[in-house]
Amino acid sequence: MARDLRMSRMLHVLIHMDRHVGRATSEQIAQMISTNAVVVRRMMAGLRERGIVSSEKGHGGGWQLACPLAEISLRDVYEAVGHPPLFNIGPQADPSPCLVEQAVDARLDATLAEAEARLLAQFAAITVEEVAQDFERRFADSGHRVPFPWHGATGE
Amino acid sequence: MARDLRMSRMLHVLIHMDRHVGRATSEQIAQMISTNAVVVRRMMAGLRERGIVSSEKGHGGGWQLACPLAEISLRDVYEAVGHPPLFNIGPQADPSPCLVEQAVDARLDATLAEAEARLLAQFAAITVEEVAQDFERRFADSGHRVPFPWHGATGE
DNA sequence: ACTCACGTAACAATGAAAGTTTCATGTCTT
DNA sequence: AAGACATGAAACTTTCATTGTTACGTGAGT
Repeated sequence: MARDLRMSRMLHVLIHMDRHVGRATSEQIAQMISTNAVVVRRMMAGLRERGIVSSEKGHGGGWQLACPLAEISLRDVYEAVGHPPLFNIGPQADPSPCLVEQAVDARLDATLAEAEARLLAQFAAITVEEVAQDFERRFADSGHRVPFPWHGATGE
Repeated sequence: MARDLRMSRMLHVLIHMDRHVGRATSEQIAQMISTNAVVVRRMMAGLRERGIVSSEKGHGGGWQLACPLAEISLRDVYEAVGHPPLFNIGPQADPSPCLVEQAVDARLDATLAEAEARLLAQFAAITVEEVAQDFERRFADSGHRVPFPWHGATGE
């Protein structure tokens, strides 16, 4: 696939759960983000381990937020979905005996590591609540049109 | 595959060409970086368009540096290999009608765009010559062992 | 002519994320 | 206790981008 969508999708889900649905089953969440319930469970498992959401089995079960959005940073979400590799470029993983390649890899790794640290710091400084407020601004500016028309579902 | 290796591999090649081989055929370069001659031509084509290297056909032909390493930045190389996507994470490409998703995507895109700009600025500030000097430091520190043992070739 | 080397198109292999199927386990309702 | 509902988890398939490979055309030198 193109790139790792988990972080983006999870943010989407967390805001919906806080602002609109409260509790939701994997199946319902899957429809929000146009995917499969099993994919949802895979992603949510990491969030549960970190206490961001909780799950309950059986009749009436499903997923629920376990803490306020203001206490969740984008970095928390990034880590929770398994901290996938940030970059699409870079040297190969295994080290080489060639000193030229070693020098190139070291420079590139150092530069990317610095960029990664800065980006993660940015993520740590943004809460999911802030993004939820971004959404509410968009909602207000749109004249309160239907805010989350997932799959053309008009009523439901 | 794991990630895009072109930038790393091209840096490797450029330094070898400047410091060790001068002119080289696609086949020879392919051996340096353990790949195929066609892959090399694909990568080098972008560099030629930007005047970083030149190629000559026929007997005695091959590739040659067209300017000093001090005048080539890592960003030049990045652009020359086709500016592949920097990040492995992010929202999906196509826009969504869901205002929540729009807000999430906008935040994420903005944050990544800022990180990308900073990283590219870093790349622009590093010349290939600097990396070549990194190599020479490593070479000196190693007590002048065989610096580029590609494929266990002892002599040749 | 013949060989060497790049230029290019077309196709196969590889690897990671996402999608899917299947079954087990736990929970609520009746 | 039986049945429906929902998560948990393993195994497999699909998809997509990069890389690897084959094949053929073109230009340059001997």
